[in-house]
Amino acid sequence: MLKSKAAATLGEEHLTYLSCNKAMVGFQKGDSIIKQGTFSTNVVYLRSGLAKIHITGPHHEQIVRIINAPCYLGLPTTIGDKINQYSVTAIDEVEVCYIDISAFRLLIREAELFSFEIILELCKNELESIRRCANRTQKQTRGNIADVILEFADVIYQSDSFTLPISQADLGNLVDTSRESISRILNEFNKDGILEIKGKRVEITNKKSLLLISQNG
Amino acid sequence: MLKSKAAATLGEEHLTYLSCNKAMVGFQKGDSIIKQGTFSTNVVYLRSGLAKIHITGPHHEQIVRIINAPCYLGLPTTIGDKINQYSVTAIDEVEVCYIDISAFRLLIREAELFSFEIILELCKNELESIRRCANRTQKQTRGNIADVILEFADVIYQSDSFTLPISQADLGNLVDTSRESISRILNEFNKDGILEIKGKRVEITNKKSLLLISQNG
DNA sequence: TTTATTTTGTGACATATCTCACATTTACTA
DNA sequence: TAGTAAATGTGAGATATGTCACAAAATAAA
Repeated sequence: MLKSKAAATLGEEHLTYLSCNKAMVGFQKGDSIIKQGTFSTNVVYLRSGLAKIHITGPHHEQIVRIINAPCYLGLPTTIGDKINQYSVTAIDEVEVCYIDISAFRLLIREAELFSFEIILELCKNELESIRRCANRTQKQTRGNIADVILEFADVIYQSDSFTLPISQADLGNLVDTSRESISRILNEFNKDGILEIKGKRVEITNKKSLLLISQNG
Repeated sequence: MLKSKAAATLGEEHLTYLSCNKAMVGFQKGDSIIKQGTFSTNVVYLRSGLAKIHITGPHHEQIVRIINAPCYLGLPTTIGDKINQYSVTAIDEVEVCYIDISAFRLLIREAELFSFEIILELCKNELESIRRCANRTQKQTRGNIADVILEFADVIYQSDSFTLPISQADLGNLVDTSRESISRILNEFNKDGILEIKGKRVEITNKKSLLLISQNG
């Protein structure tokens, strides 16, 4: 069983309690895991796979970030609000645990260490989202695209060659540019020998340059 | 005594413990409350006054948001990391409680309700920062400026006339534009009868328009 | 008050990027 | 395997803002 760091702190009793109050579900690419605006009655634990967090902004639906397992999802909404404040959609095959929210709260109340791990995860998320925002607004498109590529390579796939799991339109949405700019700049990187692109297959051939662009972009 | 929502849940014993492990400090405009890159040994509780959270981005120092009392500061860093991940600077006269971090952790461990309130605050912060980011990147300058003005009026000063606590340069930094654009657009709002500006004094004279600009900008 | 420093106003020009338009390729689906 | 839909490539022109350069106020310091 793929336990979360938080769940790993639980004693036997709490663990059985947890497994009695959760449901495992599988999702296909494109399936909605959490839908903004609906009531949330569960905390979601992403066991495996990739998903995108997106939120309806003033003008259009925006992808906030791509996340990969393992991690909790919808914590802020489920605990703070009653209504989901953002959507989460699978972009891969995904396995998920729905944990009943009152059960989750009980764990938070009764299990100190569990609760502390959750606090840690929330802290990390907040810092991360602040940093992301500062980066994205300061850099220009080229730098942001380099960032995303590097994130796929280093964080998500942990390999310098991988298959892009989303379309260029989505990439544009994620880094806040138009689809066309993504296309142009990706091809530019290709010509400059920084990436080698074949369809959705990407290989980083000059990581130093890519890092430079990410920093100075 | 100005208790936080979290502290309000504490029993007598824990409360005394808390007050034994904290120090009250006053700050003047411009004073640094938390400094990015330094070790953090305290959680900060902002009792009164205004402060700005800022972070060093890839190109320049960026103001992330303006915060007003009462709220906790530096929670994510203090709990998650050892090193402060952002700076906080007073932009007002400010009163602050430094709470020793190990004392704070003990409270989180021992006092369920306290810990839950902290989790709630963290959740709110994360959602807020996601929403902010999506807004800022989707709207254009006019809309973002309208947003900040509205935030000052509705959230911070709770009055439609107030004195801007920061310079136009800082405003620009906050909404990710140049100082010049702030100046131009503020004057435009003035001419259009949306704001009445005298020096740093601002009065919202046509809130409907301002709201429209905020939504459509 | 006088002087120095910070803040604000405003024009002219450069430019990164968006939009629109259409061609082309790739991926589904029946 | 054909036929349709989705995703990508690429040019040309429009545009919101940034940048630079000073002038004018406003504030702080002496």
